[in-house]
Amino acid sequence: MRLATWNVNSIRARVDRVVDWLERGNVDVLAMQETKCSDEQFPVMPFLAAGYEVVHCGFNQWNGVAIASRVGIADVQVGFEGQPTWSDKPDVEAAAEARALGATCDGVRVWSLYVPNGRTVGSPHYVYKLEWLAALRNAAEKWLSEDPSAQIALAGDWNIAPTDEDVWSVEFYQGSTHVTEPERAAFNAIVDAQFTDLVRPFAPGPQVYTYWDYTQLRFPKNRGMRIDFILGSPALAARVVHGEIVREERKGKAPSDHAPVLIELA
DNA sequence: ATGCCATGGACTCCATGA
Repeated sequence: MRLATWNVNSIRARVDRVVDWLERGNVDVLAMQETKCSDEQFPVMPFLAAGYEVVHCGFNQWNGVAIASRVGIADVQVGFEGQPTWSDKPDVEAAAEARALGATCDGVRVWSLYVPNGRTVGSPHYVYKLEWLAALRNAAEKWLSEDPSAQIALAGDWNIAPTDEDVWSVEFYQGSTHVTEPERAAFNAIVDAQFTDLVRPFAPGPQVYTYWDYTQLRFPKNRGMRIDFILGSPALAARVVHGEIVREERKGKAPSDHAPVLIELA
């Protein structure tokens, strides 16, 4: 089975590219982030025509997560236990955002995750990001304790560069989110809970990234960040025979600013 | 070569992204 994650930066703007890659890449399951649409607006037909079922969680133009699969989708879960809520506006009650969607695809528990950005260090959104990651760790730890043999994939845009090697310039990101010690600690706490980076052994650094800003020729100059990961439980990690950051998909006409990240299971 | 912000939605600009 080939399983991937991809921050698509609007599925409506990119559905043809995404479905085309699913077919060319022989991808069985894709976790998507930043679909930027409501459930009603999600373009399901191109996926169905290509043989993929899709489940989606999106409320408006912000966030949005989905899972497409051609090997079945069961036990769909919107959000995880204890997922923190958020509201920007005093007149709008805080609610869980469209940032986490779980489903079982051919025996693998797949989570499509879009970790909050954090905006600026110390801001309410940054605090929310850390709380969100802590709650995810607690939920994931519980899933694994309930079934140590579970094959669980935590796949998505983590909005964290775990080490200095994962950004094109430490100086450039000094004082920014994505690289701070608390964010890295929150990420490593999930790794410590036995969810390991399944792709890194096949895509060693330095200068290996999954995201490049649209501006300043960042992609041609390979000035990016490694922030998209598939973390896997021990039983899933044992099945991995290949991993890859599909840099080709950041090229060409109207790409997402993220590349897909892919694993192959025996 | 891979090429110099994109997206969606409210409103002729703005929030968001990282």
